[in-house]
Amino acid sequence: MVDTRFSVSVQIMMTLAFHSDELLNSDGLAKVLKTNPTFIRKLVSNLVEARLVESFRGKGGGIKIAQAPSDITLKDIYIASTEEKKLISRHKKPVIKACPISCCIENVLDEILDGIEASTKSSLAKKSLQDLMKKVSK
Amino acid sequence: MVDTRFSVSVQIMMTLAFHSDELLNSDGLAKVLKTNPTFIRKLVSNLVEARLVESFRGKGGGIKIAQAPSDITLKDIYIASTEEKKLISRHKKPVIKACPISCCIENVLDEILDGIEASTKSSLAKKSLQDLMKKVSK
DNA sequence: GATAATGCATCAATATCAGATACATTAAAC
DNA sequence: GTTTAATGTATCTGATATTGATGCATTATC
Repeated sequence: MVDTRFSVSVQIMMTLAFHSDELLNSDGLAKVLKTNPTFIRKLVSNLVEARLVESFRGKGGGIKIAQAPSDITLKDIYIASTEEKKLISRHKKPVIKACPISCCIENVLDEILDGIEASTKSSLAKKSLQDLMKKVSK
Repeated sequence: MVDTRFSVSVQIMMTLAFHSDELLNSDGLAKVLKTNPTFIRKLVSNLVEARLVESFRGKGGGIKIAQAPSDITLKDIYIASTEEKKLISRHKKPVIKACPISCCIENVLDEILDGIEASTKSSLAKKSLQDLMKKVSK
């Protein structure tokens, strides 16, 4: 299967940006996102930790965006939603000492995959949540 | 689980580059890569299709690299090994017509994810297989 | 014709992800 | 203070993806 947390988190952030003047709850978000409240709360708690959204417990509580959409980049959402998980995985196998490639592949791959992460983040940093909101028809 | 085809393919390519003067077979590759011959053959057939390696059937057959390592970029390997599968997945859910975000999220995400693919590929295009081989100790 | 290789289809084992359930914690409303 | 309604979190389950395993067709060399 495939990890959809970033994509879902983007939709959560856009929905919160659209309703920035009210508190939404995880049930309501789950309905418009066609998913379940637990999954929403898990993702939201990551976004809270990153200070992109605020959540309030108790009766009358809910979730709202914590910064101006122009101040939130897709990089922020990406970092918050993936929890350091890499885009591409390394295969972790025992080293065959007789094989020079087997001996160095771990370092080689780490460098490649770190490079991919870096270029992805710098690309995502160029787009703000506000840029996305321009595409929402009113 | 997570897709390791790119990482494994990189190791295959490096191993073939290291032994560029001989034919290796899928059993041998499976041994040094600590995986199984079927998986190797599946990945190799993708690399053959991309003309990065050549394979020869029949007795005495095997696999060898088809281009100079300096002419092969990581982008080539990436494209060959992932078969158009995206790094990040979209969640595909029914559209809620009453929600403006739900209505546009598909287009918004496609654009974001395409951007990530593009920046990843352009970053990978800058490194050649030869660059990787410099890190192999002799 | 025997042998040894890739190519490919299919099935099994395993890992991951999202959905479901339950419950603790918290805070507002009454 | 009790009730109510929200998040936070742990755990289990089901669905799905990925890799490993097996078998066999195809192919080419000896």
